[in-house]
Amino acid sequence: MKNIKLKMARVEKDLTQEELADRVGVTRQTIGMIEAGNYNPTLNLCIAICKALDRTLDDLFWAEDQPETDN
Amino acid sequence: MKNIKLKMARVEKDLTQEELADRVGVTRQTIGMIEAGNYNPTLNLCIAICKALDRTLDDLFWAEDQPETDN
DNA sequence: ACAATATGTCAACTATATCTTGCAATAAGA
DNA sequence: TCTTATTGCAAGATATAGTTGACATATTGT
Repeated sequence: MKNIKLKMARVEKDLTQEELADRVGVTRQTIGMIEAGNYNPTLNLCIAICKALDRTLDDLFWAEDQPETDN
Repeated sequence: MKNIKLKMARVEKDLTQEELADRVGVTRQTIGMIEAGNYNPTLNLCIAICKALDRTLDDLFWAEDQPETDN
């Protein structure tokens, strides 16, 4: 499940994946995979992304139709 | 920083750490460390915990005074 | 005092998030 | 066409999330 909300929040801030990655302290690949959806980031990284994009966890990482309850 | 909101949501549901851990698919140690605050869980685990406790990410894992922007 | 339940903690292990490097593909501009 | 910027993807390495098992410490009930 691609994280389209994250991508939209990023482009709305006019940031590239690499710029966001720099601000958040990870590599652009990590951001890319989170947006692509085949990834399970840590909470601290999610929070850092939210703060970089002026959003909250629910804004970017919460979906009403959550996929599975796997850890 | 201890996650007191998580602990309160759990006891409000009358669940022990072990019961919550079972429902979420992790060990009780993992739940314990998240509540103790010296841990950085994955997003999927946070979501599973939220669903088990009928809360959202912002409810349990978002704080206005976020500690550090480390990943 | 005793037993059972719930939690904290520690060490060693396994699984996986994240990094590093590199290459390919696409789109936009000169 | 050529270049540059942006993104996708993949293999191997490292850091850390999560497991397992065990023991200690409350706490509560009998």
